Amino acid sequence: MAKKTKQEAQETRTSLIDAAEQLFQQRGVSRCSLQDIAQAAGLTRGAIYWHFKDKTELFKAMMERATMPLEEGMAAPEAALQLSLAELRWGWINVLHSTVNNERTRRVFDIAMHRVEYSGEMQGLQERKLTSLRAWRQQNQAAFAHAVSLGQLPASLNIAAAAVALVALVDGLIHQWIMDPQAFDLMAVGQASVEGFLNNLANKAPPLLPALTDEERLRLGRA
Amino acid sequence: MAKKTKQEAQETRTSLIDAAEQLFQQRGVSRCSLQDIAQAAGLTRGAIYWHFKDKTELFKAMMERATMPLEEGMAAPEAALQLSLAELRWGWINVLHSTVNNERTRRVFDIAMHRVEYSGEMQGLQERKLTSLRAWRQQNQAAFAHAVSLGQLPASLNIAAAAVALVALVDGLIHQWIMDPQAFDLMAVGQASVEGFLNNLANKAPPLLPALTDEERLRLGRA
DNA sequence: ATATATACATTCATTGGTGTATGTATAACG
DNA sequence: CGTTATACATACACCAATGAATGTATATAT
Repeated sequence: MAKKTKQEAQETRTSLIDAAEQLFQQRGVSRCSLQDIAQAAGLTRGAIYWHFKDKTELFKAMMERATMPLEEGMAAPEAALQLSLAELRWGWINVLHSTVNNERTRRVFDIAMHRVEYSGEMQGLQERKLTSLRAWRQQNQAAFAHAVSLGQLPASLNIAAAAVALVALVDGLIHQWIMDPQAFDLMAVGQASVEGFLNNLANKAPPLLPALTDEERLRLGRA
Repeated sequence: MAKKTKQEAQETRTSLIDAAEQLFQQRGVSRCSLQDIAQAAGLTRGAIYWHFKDKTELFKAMMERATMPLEEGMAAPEAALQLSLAELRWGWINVLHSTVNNERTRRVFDIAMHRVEYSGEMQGLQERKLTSLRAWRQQNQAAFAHAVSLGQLPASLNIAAAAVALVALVDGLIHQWIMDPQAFDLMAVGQASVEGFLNNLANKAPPLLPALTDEERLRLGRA
Protein backbone atom coordinates (compact mmCIF):
# COMPACT_ATOMS: atom_id res chain seq x y z
CA MET A 1 0.00 0.00 0.00
CA ALA A 2 0.93 3.56 -0.62
CA LYS A 3 2.65 5.79 1.87
CA LYS A 4 0.34 8.49 3.20
CA THR A 5 0.98 12.12 3.89
CA LYS A 6 1.99 13.01 7.43
CA GLN A 7 -1.39 14.55 8.03
CA GLU A 8 -3.15 11.53 6.60
CA ALA A 9 -1.12 9.35 8.92
CA GLN A 10 -2.28 11.36 11.88
CA GLU A 11 -5.84 10.97 10.71
CA THR A 12 -5.53 7.21 10.54
CA ARG A 13 -4.00 7.27 14.00
CA THR A 14 -6.92 9.18 15.44
CA SER A 15 -9.43 7.03 13.60
CA LEU A 16 -7.77 3.97 15.11
CA ILE A 17 -8.13 5.46 18.57
CA ASP A 18 -11.71 6.39 17.77
CA ALA A 19 -12.51 2.84 16.74
CA ALA A 20 -10.79 1.44 19.80
CA GLU A 21 -12.76 3.78 22.04
CA GLN A 22 -16.03 2.55 20.59
CA LEU A 23 -15.18 -1.14 20.66
CA PHE A 24 -13.56 -1.04 24.07
CA GLN A 25 -16.77 0.32 25.50
CA GLN A 26 -19.02 -2.07 23.62
CA ARG A 27 -17.14 -5.33 24.07
CA GLY A 28 -14.59 -4.65 26.77
CA VAL A 29 -10.87 -4.22 26.20
CA SER A 30 -9.78 -7.84 26.42
CA ARG A 31 -12.75 -9.07 24.42
CA CYS A 32 -12.02 -7.15 21.25
CA SER A 33 -9.06 -8.01 19.09
CA LEU A 34 -6.77 -5.72 17.16
CA GLN A 35 -8.37 -7.19 14.08
CA ASP A 36 -11.75 -5.96 15.25
CA ILE A 37 -10.43 -2.47 15.90
CA ALA A 38 -8.57 -2.21 12.61
CA GLN A 39 -11.58 -3.47 10.68
CA ALA A 40 -13.88 -1.00 12.43
CA ALA A 41 -11.53 1.76 11.33
CA GLY A 42 -11.44 0.43 7.78
CA LEU A 43 -7.79 -0.58 8.12
CA THR A 44 -5.69 -3.62 8.99
CA ARG A 45 -3.66 -4.72 11.96
CA GLY A 46 -0.59 -3.48 10.14
CA ALA A 47 -1.73 0.08 10.72
CA ILE A 48 -2.14 -0.54 14.43
CA TYR A 49 1.27 -2.14 14.81
CA TRP A 50 2.77 0.77 12.94
CA HIS A 51 1.30 3.42 15.19
CA PHE A 52 1.32 1.52 18.48
CA LYS A 53 3.52 -1.12 20.01
CA ASP A 54 0.59 -3.26 21.11
CA LYS A 55 -2.93 -3.09 22.46
CA THR A 56 -1.79 -1.73 25.79
CA GLU A 57 -0.11 1.26 24.17
CA LEU A 58 -3.18 1.89 22.07
CA PHE A 59 -5.24 1.85 25.23
CA LYS A 60 -2.87 4.25 26.94
CA ALA A 61 -3.02 6.63 24.02
CA MET A 62 -6.80 6.53 24.11
CA MET A 63 -6.88 7.25 27.83
CA GLU A 64 -4.41 10.07 27.57
CA ARG A 65 -6.29 11.78 24.78
CA ALA A 66 -9.40 11.88 26.92
CA THR A 67 -7.99 12.58 30.36
CA MET A 68 -5.41 15.18 29.37
CA PRO A 69 -7.90 18.06 29.24
CA LEU A 70 -9.24 17.00 32.63
CA GLU A 71 -5.84 16.92 34.25
CA GLU A 72 -5.11 20.35 32.90
CA GLY A 73 -8.22 21.50 34.69
CA MET A 74 -6.55 20.59 37.93
CA ALA A 75 -4.56 23.60 39.01
CA ALA A 76 -0.81 23.41 39.40
CA PRO A 77 0.30 22.11 42.82
CA GLU A 78 1.78 25.46 43.87
CA ALA A 79 -1.38 27.32 43.01
CA ALA A 80 -3.48 24.78 44.89
CA LEU A 81 -2.12 26.06 48.15
CA GLN A 82 -4.00 29.29 47.60
CA LEU A 83 -7.19 27.82 46.19
CA SER A 84 -10.32 29.24 47.72
CA LEU A 85 -13.33 27.09 48.50
CA ALA A 86 -15.20 28.80 45.68
CA GLU A 87 -12.45 27.86 43.25
CA LEU A 88 -12.48 24.32 44.57
CA ARG A 89 -16.20 24.15 44.03
CA TRP A 90 -15.69 25.49 40.55
CA GLY A 91 -13.14 22.77 39.76
CA TRP A 92 -15.49 20.00 40.80
CA ILE A 93 -18.38 21.47 38.88
CA ASN A 94 -16.20 21.55 35.82
CA VAL A 95 -15.41 17.87 36.19
CA LEU A 96 -19.09 17.07 36.52
CA HIS A 97 -19.91 19.26 33.56
CA SER A 98 -17.37 17.63 31.33
CA THR A 99 -18.60 14.22 32.45
CA VAL A 100 -22.13 15.05 31.45
CA ASN A 101 -21.51 17.04 28.30
CA ASN A 102 -18.41 15.56 26.75
CA GLU A 103 -19.28 12.29 25.12
CA ARG A 104 -15.67 11.20 24.93
CA THR A 105 -15.11 11.83 28.61
CA ARG A 106 -18.19 9.80 29.43
CA ARG A 107 -17.17 6.90 27.22
CA VAL A 108 -13.65 6.80 28.59
CA PHE A 109 -14.88 6.99 32.16
CA ASP A 110 -17.13 4.05 31.41
CA ILE A 111 -14.23 2.15 29.88
CA ALA A 112 -11.87 2.96 32.73
CA MET A 113 -14.46 1.91 35.30
CA HIS A 114 -16.12 -1.12 33.79
CA ARG A 115 -14.46 -2.32 30.59
CA VAL A 116 -10.87 -2.95 31.55
CA GLU A 117 -8.93 -5.15 33.95
CA TYR A 118 -6.14 -3.42 35.83
CA SER A 119 -3.73 -6.32 35.91
CA GLY A 120 -0.56 -7.31 34.14
CA GLU A 121 0.29 -4.75 31.51
CA MET A 122 -2.51 -2.51 32.67
CA GLN A 123 -1.26 -2.38 36.24
CA GLY A 124 0.65 0.80 35.53
CA LEU A 125 -2.57 2.54 34.62
CA GLN A 126 -4.05 1.83 38.00
CA GLU A 127 -1.08 3.40 39.66
CA ARG A 128 -1.45 6.38 37.40
CA LYS A 129 -5.06 6.64 38.54
CA LEU A 130 -3.87 6.36 42.12
CA THR A 131 -1.44 9.20 41.61
CA SER A 132 -4.23 11.30 40.19
CA LEU A 133 -6.49 10.46 43.13
CA ARG A 134 -3.79 11.44 45.59
CA ALA A 135 -3.30 14.70 43.75
CA TRP A 136 -7.00 15.49 44.00
CA ARG A 137 -6.96 14.74 47.70
CA GLN A 138 -3.87 16.85 48.20
CA GLN A 139 -5.34 19.75 46.35
CA ASN A 140 -8.57 19.65 48.33
CA GLN A 141 -6.76 19.29 51.60
CA ALA A 142 -4.57 22.28 50.78
CA ALA A 143 -7.61 24.35 49.95
CA PHE A 144 -9.21 23.35 53.25
CA ALA A 145 -6.06 24.27 55.14
CA HIS A 146 -6.08 27.61 53.41
CA ALA A 147 -9.71 28.19 54.35
CA VAL A 148 -8.90 27.30 57.96
CA SER A 149 -6.08 29.82 57.99
CA LEU A 150 -8.54 32.42 56.77
CA GLY A 151 -10.96 31.55 59.54
CA GLN A 152 -13.53 30.38 56.99
CA LEU A 153 -13.44 26.90 58.44
CA PRO A 154 -12.93 25.87 62.07
CA ALA A 155 -9.44 24.84 63.12
CA SER A 156 -10.95 21.69 64.61
CA LEU A 157 -11.73 20.41 61.12
CA ASN A 158 -9.98 17.19 60.11
CA ILE A 159 -8.86 18.46 56.74
CA ALA A 160 -7.37 15.17 55.58
CA ALA A 161 -10.58 13.27 56.27
CA ALA A 162 -12.65 16.01 54.69
CA ALA A 163 -10.54 15.87 51.54
CA VAL A 164 -10.95 12.11 51.32
CA ALA A 165 -14.69 12.41 51.79
CA LEU A 166 -15.18 15.11 49.18
CA VAL A 167 -13.19 13.20 46.58
CA ALA A 168 -15.18 10.10 47.47
CA LEU A 169 -18.44 11.95 47.11
CA VAL A 170 -17.75 13.19 43.60
CA ASP A 171 -16.10 9.95 42.55
CA GLY A 172 -19.10 8.01 43.79
CA LEU A 173 -21.55 10.34 42.10
CA ILE A 174 -19.81 9.98 38.75
CA HIS A 175 -19.57 6.25 39.22
CA GLN A 176 -23.26 5.91 39.93
CA TRP A 177 -24.22 8.20 37.09
CA ILE A 178 -22.08 6.42 34.53
CA MET A 179 -23.74 3.15 35.50
CA ASP A 180 -27.23 4.61 35.40
CA PRO A 181 -27.37 8.06 33.75
CA GLN A 182 -31.14 8.42 33.86
CA ALA A 183 -31.28 7.70 37.58
CA PHE A 184 -30.58 11.33 38.47
CA ASP A 185 -29.30 14.65 37.16
CA LEU A 186 -25.57 14.56 37.79
CA MET A 187 -25.09 18.31 37.42
CA ALA A 188 -27.92 19.22 39.77
CA VAL A 189 -27.29 16.59 42.42
CA GLY A 190 -23.55 17.02 42.08
CA GLN A 191 -23.58 20.76 42.51
CA ALA A 192 -25.97 20.56 45.45
CA SER A 193 -23.94 17.81 47.08
CA VAL A 194 -20.60 19.54 46.71
CA GLU A 195 -21.98 22.85 47.91
CA GLY A 196 -23.78 21.18 50.77
CA PHE A 197 -20.61 19.37 51.74
CA LEU A 198 -18.52 22.54 51.71
CA ASN A 199 -21.13 24.60 53.49
CA ASN A 200 -21.51 22.03 56.21
CA LEU A 201 -17.82 21.90 56.94
CA ALA A 202 -18.38 25.04 58.99
CA ASN A 203 -21.47 23.65 60.66
CA LYS A 204 -21.43 23.73 64.45
CA ALA A 205 -24.97 22.44 65.00
CA PRO A 206 -25.41 19.74 67.64
CA PRO A 207 -25.32 16.21 66.21
CA LEU A 208 -28.61 14.69 65.21
CA LEU A 209 -27.46 11.18 65.93
CA PRO A 210 -26.39 9.83 69.31
CA ALA A 211 -23.06 8.07 69.57
CA LEU A 212 -22.96 4.35 68.87
CA THR A 213 -24.24 2.35 71.81
CA ASP A 214 -21.93 0.01 73.66
CA GLU A 215 -23.88 -2.93 72.33
CA GLU A 216 -23.42 -1.74 68.75
CA ARG A 217 -19.71 -1.20 69.25
CA LEU A 218 -19.52 -4.70 70.67
CA ARG A 219 -21.22 -6.22 67.67
CA LEU A 220 -18.53 -4.78 65.44
CA GLY A 221 -16.03 -7.01 67.19
CA ARG A 222 -16.85 -10.08 65.18
CA ALA A 223 -15.78 -9.96 61.55
CA MET B 1 -9.86 -40.87 39.10
CA ALA B 2 -11.91 -41.98 42.01
CA LYS B 3 -15.30 -40.62 42.91
CA LYS B 4 -15.22 -38.50 46.03
CA THR B 5 -17.62 -38.30 48.92
CA LYS B 6 -20.33 -35.67 48.67
CA GLN B 7 -18.61 -33.66 51.34
CA GLU B 8 -15.26 -34.01 49.61
CA ALA B 9 -16.87 -32.79 46.42
CA GLN B 10 -18.11 -29.70 48.21
CA GLU B 11 -14.63 -29.14 49.52
CA THR B 12 -13.11 -29.27 46.04
CA ARG B 13 -15.80 -26.87 44.87
CA THR B 14 -14.94 -24.36 47.54
CA SER B 15 -11.24 -24.78 46.97
CA LEU B 16 -11.82 -24.09 43.29
CA ILE B 17 -13.64 -20.88 44.18
CA ASP B 18 -10.89 -20.02 46.62
CA ALA B 19 -8.24 -20.45 43.95
CA ALA B 20 -10.28 -18.45 41.47
CA GLU B 21 -10.68 -15.67 43.98
CA GLN B 22 -6.94 -15.44 44.48
CA LEU B 23 -6.01 -15.61 40.82
CA PHE B 24 -8.76 -13.29 39.66
CA GLN B 25 -7.41 -10.63 41.95
CA GLN B 26 -3.78 -11.22 41.06
CA ARG B 27 -4.01 -11.53 37.28
CA GLY B 28 -7.48 -10.30 36.39
CA VAL B 29 -10.39 -12.48 35.34
CA SER B 30 -9.71 -12.64 31.62
CA ARG B 31 -5.99 -13.03 32.07
CA CYS B 32 -6.08 -16.25 34.01
CA SER B 33 -7.13 -19.49 32.40
CA LEU B 34 -9.16 -22.32 33.83
CA GLN B 35 -5.96 -24.29 33.70
CA ASP B 36 -4.31 -21.78 36.02
CA ILE B 37 -7.18 -21.95 38.47
CA ALA B 38 -7.38 -25.72 38.50
CA GLN B 39 -3.64 -26.02 38.95
CA ALA B 40 -3.64 -23.53 41.81
CA ALA B 41 -6.27 -25.67 43.50
CA GLY B 42 -4.27 -28.83 42.87
CA LEU B 43 -6.87 -30.11 40.41
CA THR B 44 -7.52 -30.17 36.68
CA ARG B 45 -9.89 -28.39 34.34
CA GLY B 46 -12.10 -31.45 34.51
CA ALA B 47 -13.02 -30.55 38.06
CA ILE B 48 -13.98 -27.03 37.05
CA TYR B 49 -16.12 -28.17 34.15
CA TRP B 50 -17.82 -30.64 36.43
CA HIS B 51 -18.80 -28.05 39.03
CA PHE B 52 -19.34 -25.06 36.74
CA LYS B 53 -20.54 -24.59 33.21
CA ASP B 54 -17.73 -22.20 32.32
CA LYS B 55 -15.59 -19.41 33.71
CA THR B 56 -18.50 -17.02 33.89
CA GLU B 57 -20.48 -19.34 36.14
CA LEU B 58 -17.45 -19.86 38.33
CA PHE B 59 -17.12 -16.11 38.61
CA LYS B 60 -20.78 -15.74 39.50
CA ALA B 61 -20.50 -18.38 42.19
CA MET B 62 -17.51 -16.59 43.64
CA MET B 63 -19.33 -13.27 43.69
CA GLU B 64 -22.44 -14.73 45.24
CA ARG B 65 -20.53 -16.43 48.02
CA ALA B 66 -19.00 -13.12 49.04
CA THR B 67 -21.87 -10.72 48.50
CA MET B 68 -24.65 -12.86 49.94
CA PRO B 69 -23.89 -11.95 53.57
CA LEU B 70 -23.75 -8.28 52.61
CA GLU B 71 -27.10 -8.34 50.84
CA GLU B 72 -28.63 -10.00 53.85
CA GLY B 73 -27.39 -7.07 55.87
CA MET B 74 -29.65 -4.86 53.83
CA ALA B 75 -33.02 -4.88 55.54
CA ALA B 76 -36.07 -6.22 53.77
CA PRO B 77 -37.79 -3.60 51.56
CA GLU B 78 -40.89 -3.43 53.79
CA ALA B 79 -38.85 -2.86 56.91
CA ALA B 80 -36.84 -0.14 55.19
CA LEU B 81 -39.84 2.12 55.22
CA GLN B 82 -39.55 2.35 58.98
CA LEU B 83 -35.77 2.56 59.22
CA SER B 84 -34.54 5.25 61.53
CA LEU B 85 -31.52 7.37 60.72
CA ALA B 86 -29.63 5.62 63.48
CA GLU B 87 -30.40 2.25 61.92
CA LEU B 88 -29.34 3.57 58.54
CA ARG B 89 -26.08 4.76 60.00
CA TRP B 90 -25.63 1.37 61.58
CA GLY B 91 -26.14 -0.37 58.26
CA TRP B 92 -23.47 1.70 56.54
CA ILE B 93 -21.02 1.21 59.36
CA ASN B 94 -21.56 -2.50 59.06
CA VAL B 95 -20.72 -2.38 55.37
CA LEU B 96 -17.55 -0.44 56.10
CA HIS B 97 -16.65 -2.79 58.91
CA SER B 98 -17.04 -5.85 56.76
CA THR B 99 -15.02 -4.19 54.02
CA VAL B 100 -12.15 -3.53 56.39
CA ASN B 101 -12.22 -6.71 58.44
CA ASN B 102 -13.39 -9.41 56.07
CA GLU B 103 -10.56 -10.34 53.78
CA ARG B 104 -12.86 -12.08 51.35
CA THR B 105 -15.12 -9.07 51.06
CA ARG B 106 -12.12 -6.88 50.40
CA ARG B 107 -10.73 -9.20 47.73
CA VAL B 108 -14.05 -9.54 45.96
CA PHE B 109 -14.63 -5.80 46.04
CA ASP B 110 -11.24 -5.37 44.46
CA ILE B 111 -12.07 -7.94 41.81
CA ALA B 112 -15.49 -6.48 41.09
CA MET B 113 -14.04 -2.99 40.80
CA HIS B 114 -10.73 -3.48 39.01
CA ARG B 115 -10.19 -7.02 37.78
CA VAL B 116 -13.16 -7.75 35.57
CA GLU B 117 -14.73 -6.38 32.41
CA TYR B 118 -18.49 -6.01 32.51
CA SER B 119 -19.13 -6.91 28.88
CA GLY B 120 -20.47 -9.86 26.99
CA GLU B 121 -21.20 -12.71 29.37
CA MET B 122 -20.45 -10.50 32.34
CA GLN B 123 -22.99 -7.87 31.34
CA GLY B 124 -25.63 -9.47 33.51
CA LEU B 125 -23.48 -8.91 36.55
CA GLN B 126 -23.37 -5.20 35.98
CA GLU B 127 -27.15 -5.11 35.87
CA ARG B 128 -27.21 -7.06 39.09
CA LYS B 129 -24.93 -4.44 40.59
CA LEU B 130 -27.24 -1.76 39.27
CA THR B 131 -30.22 -3.41 40.92
CA SER B 132 -28.34 -3.52 44.18
CA LEU B 133 -27.39 0.16 43.85
CA ARG B 134 -31.00 1.12 43.22
CA ALA B 135 -32.06 -0.88 46.25
CA TRP B 136 -29.58 0.97 48.45
CA ARG B 137 -30.80 4.29 47.14
CA GLN B 138 -34.40 3.28 47.67
CA GLN B 139 -33.74 2.18 51.20
CA ASN B 140 -31.94 5.38 52.11
CA GLN B 141 -34.58 7.52 50.49
CA ALA B 142 -37.31 5.71 52.41
CA ALA B 143 -35.45 6.23 55.65
CA PHE B 144 -35.11 9.92 54.87
CA ALA B 145 -38.80 10.18 54.09
CA HIS B 146 -39.54 8.53 57.37
CA ALA B 147 -37.30 10.95 59.23
CA VAL B 148 -39.04 13.85 57.50
CA SER B 149 -42.42 12.54 58.59
CA LEU B 150 -41.09 12.45 62.15
CA GLY B 151 -39.93 16.03 61.89
CA GLN B 152 -36.32 14.93 62.33
CA LEU B 153 -35.45 16.32 58.93
CA PRO B 154 -36.90 19.38 57.20
CA ALA B 155 -39.65 18.82 54.65
CA SER B 156 -37.68 20.93 52.21
CA LEU B 157 -35.04 18.22 51.97
CA ASN B 158 -34.58 16.66 48.53
CA ILE B 159 -34.65 13.09 49.77
CA ALA B 160 -33.91 11.53 46.38
CA ALA B 161 -30.79 13.64 45.89
CA ALA B 162 -29.71 13.04 49.46
CA ALA B 163 -30.03 9.29 48.99
CA VAL B 164 -27.95 9.41 45.82
CA ALA B 165 -25.30 11.47 47.56
CA LEU B 166 -25.03 9.25 50.61
CA VAL B 167 -24.69 6.11 48.52
CA ALA B 168 -22.11 7.91 46.41
CA LEU B 169 -20.19 8.97 49.47
CA VAL B 170 -19.85 5.46 50.88
CA ASP B 171 -19.28 3.91 47.48
CA GLY B 172 -16.56 6.42 46.76
CA LEU B 173 -14.94 5.90 50.14
CA ILE B 174 -14.79 2.16 49.66
CA HIS B 175 -13.52 2.60 46.14
CA GLN B 176 -10.70 4.89 47.24
CA TRP B 177 -9.79 2.71 50.17
CA ILE B 178 -9.65 -0.47 48.10
CA MET B 179 -7.28 1.26 45.71
CA ASP B 180 -5.10 2.66 48.47
CA PRO B 181 -5.83 1.11 51.89
CA GLN B 182 -3.03 2.86 53.75
CA ALA B 183 -4.13 6.28 52.55
CA PHE B 184 -6.66 6.62 55.35
CA ASP B 185 -8.62 4.76 58.02
CA LEU B 186 -11.81 3.67 56.30
CA MET B 187 -13.70 2.99 59.52
CA ALA B 188 -12.82 6.32 61.11
CA VAL B 189 -13.26 8.50 58.05
CA GLY B 190 -16.28 6.53 56.94
CA GLN B 191 -18.09 6.79 60.25
CA ALA B 192 -17.30 10.49 60.56
CA SER B 193 -18.38 11.15 56.99
CA VAL B 194 -21.66 9.28 57.23
CA GLU B 195 -22.52 10.84 60.57
CA GLY B 196 -21.51 14.25 59.32
CA PHE B 197 -23.64 13.80 56.25
CA LEU B 198 -26.69 12.72 58.22
CA ASN B 199 -26.27 15.39 60.85
CA ASN B 200 -25.94 18.10 58.24
CA LEU B 201 -29.13 17.10 56.48
CA ALA B 202 -30.92 19.07 59.18
CA ASN B 203 -28.53 22.01 58.92
CA LYS B 204 -30.17 25.35 58.34
CA ALA B 205 -27.02 27.48 58.54
CA PRO B 206 -26.54 30.13 55.87
CA PRO B 207 -24.48 28.94 52.91
CA LEU B 208 -20.75 29.57 53.09
CA LEU B 209 -20.41 29.85 49.35
CA PRO B 210 -22.05 32.42 47.13
CA ALA B 211 -24.04 31.24 44.12
CA LEU B 212 -22.18 30.73 40.88
CA THR B 213 -21.50 33.99 39.12
CA ASP B 214 -23.04 34.69 35.75
CA GLU B 215 -19.65 34.49 34.16
CA GLU B 216 -19.06 31.05 35.65
CA ARG B 217 -22.42 29.84 34.50
CA LEU B 218 -21.63 31.14 31.05
CA ARG B 219 -18.33 29.29 30.91
CA LEU B 220 -20.21 26.04 31.45
CA GLY B 221 -21.89 26.56 28.10
CA ARG B 222 -19.00 25.25 26.06
CA ALA B 223 -18.45 21.54 26.36
C1' DA C 1 16.07 12.64 -10.00
C1' DT C 2 17.44 9.20 -7.05
C1' DA C 3 17.48 7.17 -2.69
C1' DT C 4 15.50 6.31 1.43
C1' DA C 5 12.30 6.33 4.93
C1' DT C 6 7.46 6.02 5.59
C1' DA C 7 2.75 4.12 6.09
C1' DC C 8 0.64 0.85 5.82
C1' DA C 9 -1.25 -4.29 3.81
C1' DT C 10 -0.42 -9.15 3.58
C1' DT C 11 1.23 -13.46 4.99
C1' DC C 12 2.93 -16.77 8.18
C1' DA C 13 4.11 -19.32 12.27
C1' DT C 14 3.06 -20.05 16.84
C1' DT C 15 0.44 -20.55 20.87
C1' DG C 16 -2.56 -20.46 24.61
C1' DG C 17 -7.09 -21.36 25.75
C1' DT C 18 -11.66 -23.47 25.19
C1' DG C 19 -15.12 -27.08 24.88
C1' DT C 20 -15.96 -31.75 24.52
C1' DA C 21 -15.30 -36.56 24.46
C1' DT C 22 -13.68 -40.28 26.81
C1' DG C 23 -11.63 -42.96 30.62
C1' DT C 24 -12.09 -44.68 35.36
C1' DA C 25 -12.29 -45.64 40.11
C1' DT C 26 -15.43 -45.44 43.68
C1' DA C 27 -19.44 -43.75 46.60
C1' DA C 28 -24.14 -44.26 46.93
C1' DC C 29 -28.21 -46.75 46.36
C1' DG C 30 -31.42 -50.47 46.25
C1' DC D 1 -23.66 -57.06 46.37
C1' DG D 2 -24.27 -55.62 41.90
C1' DT D 3 -25.41 -51.61 39.46
C1' DT D 4 -25.36 -46.95 38.42
C1' DA D 5 -24.45 -42.37 38.90
C1' DT D 6 -20.78 -39.56 40.46
C1' DA D 7 -16.45 -36.87 40.61
C1' DC D 8 -13.13 -36.06 38.62
C1' DA D 9 -8.50 -36.82 35.19
C1' DT D 10 -6.90 -37.27 30.59
C1' DA D 11 -6.78 -36.65 25.81
C1' DC D 12 -8.20 -34.44 21.59
C1' DA D 13 -9.68 -31.14 18.15
C1' DC D 14 -10.11 -26.52 17.15
C1' DC D 15 -9.73 -21.68 16.82
C1' DA D 16 -8.83 -17.06 17.51
C1' DA D 17 -5.39 -13.85 18.48
C1' DT D 18 -0.74 -12.33 18.56
C1' DG D 19 3.77 -10.74 16.80
C1' DA D 20 7.00 -10.80 13.43
C1' DA D 21 8.37 -11.05 8.73
C1' DT D 22 7.78 -9.45 4.36
C1' DG D 23 5.86 -6.79 0.52
C1' DT D 24 5.05 -2.30 -1.69
C1' DA D 25 3.79 2.08 -3.28
C1' DT D 26 4.61 6.68 -2.43
C1' DA D 27 6.09 11.01 0.33
C1' DT D 28 9.97 13.24 1.37
C1' DA D 29 14.67 14.55 1.72
C1' DT D 30 18.83 15.59 -0.77
